Amino acid sequence: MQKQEILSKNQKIILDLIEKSDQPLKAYSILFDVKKKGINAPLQVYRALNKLVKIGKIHKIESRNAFIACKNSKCQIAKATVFSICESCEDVTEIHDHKLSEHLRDFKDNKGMKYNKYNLEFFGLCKKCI
Amino acid sequence: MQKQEILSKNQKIILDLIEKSDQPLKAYSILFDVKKKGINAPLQVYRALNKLVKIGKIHKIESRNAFIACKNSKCQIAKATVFSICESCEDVTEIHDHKLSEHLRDFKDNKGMKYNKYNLEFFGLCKKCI
DNA sequence: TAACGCTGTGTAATAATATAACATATTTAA
DNA sequence: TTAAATATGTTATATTATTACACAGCGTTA
Ligand SMILES: [Zn+2]
Ligand SMILES: [Zn+2]
Ligand SMILES: [Zn+2]
Ligand SMILES: [Zn+2]
Repeated sequence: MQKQEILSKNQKIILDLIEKSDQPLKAYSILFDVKKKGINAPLQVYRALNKLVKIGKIHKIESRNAFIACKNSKCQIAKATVFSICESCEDVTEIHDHKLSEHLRDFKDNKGMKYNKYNLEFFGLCKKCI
Repeated sequence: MQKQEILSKNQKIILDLIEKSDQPLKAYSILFDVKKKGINAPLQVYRALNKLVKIGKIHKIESRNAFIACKNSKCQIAKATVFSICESCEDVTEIHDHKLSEHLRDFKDNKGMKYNKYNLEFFGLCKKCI
């Protein structure tokens, strides 16, 4: 079982917005949208985003500087993420592939490094854009 | 065989600098270093960086907004990159693992997406930092 | 030769992304 | 009930990256 995190006011507002979008949102577009709810400054947004990433409610798409909700209620980890990104329409999908996860979890380099996290981004063209 | 790209003056200066560092460099730190060579503006740096990424001479570490030289003279592709990143000392190493590459190359999602590129970043603690 | 496309350069201005620093409030735990 | 941890609000600033414009050099080709 996962620890049930209790979210603060700002965290709830921002998570709510991100969950309503099925595509990644950028910090300043979030800021624009939550101004009507009384969140006025970038830092308020970034603080909430950082927390939400930390507890696995959202993920950051590093190559896009954007944030997407995690749909996988079971895992709730920010530690092992895989995304596919369409370079034409910018559609992003989180991938949960058991075999791939196993492979990545078990990966060992030859330098004795201890991993606790990874992020994998696939780029290409989605079915609509081919 | 790879096409031998002929680099321009600015591209050479900046590749040279990045190749001399075994760790990723940030764009504005590069800018600072190449001012003595007559490169004065961010855009001159970013233009060279973009080209060097495109031809596979360097890679961008997305989670760090930094650029590292590709040591793998044989591949010279910007299309399949794997890095390990120490979250304590920020040491970055490019990983070339045949089995992992195969696995990633062959990965198919269930949405019919056609991939032409991926980037994988492992995070953890290196031997020195454990 | 002249016209064109392509790539690169130089410069100024600005956009987009993210954090530092400070003061205060609220919740949690010893 | 005091202390620690977490969250808030605000201002200012740092960092990362692009737009827009003018022009130079090179190879193709009409
Ligand atoms: Zn997820
Ligand atoms: Zn698409
Ligand atoms: Zn490489
Ligand atoms: Zn380290």
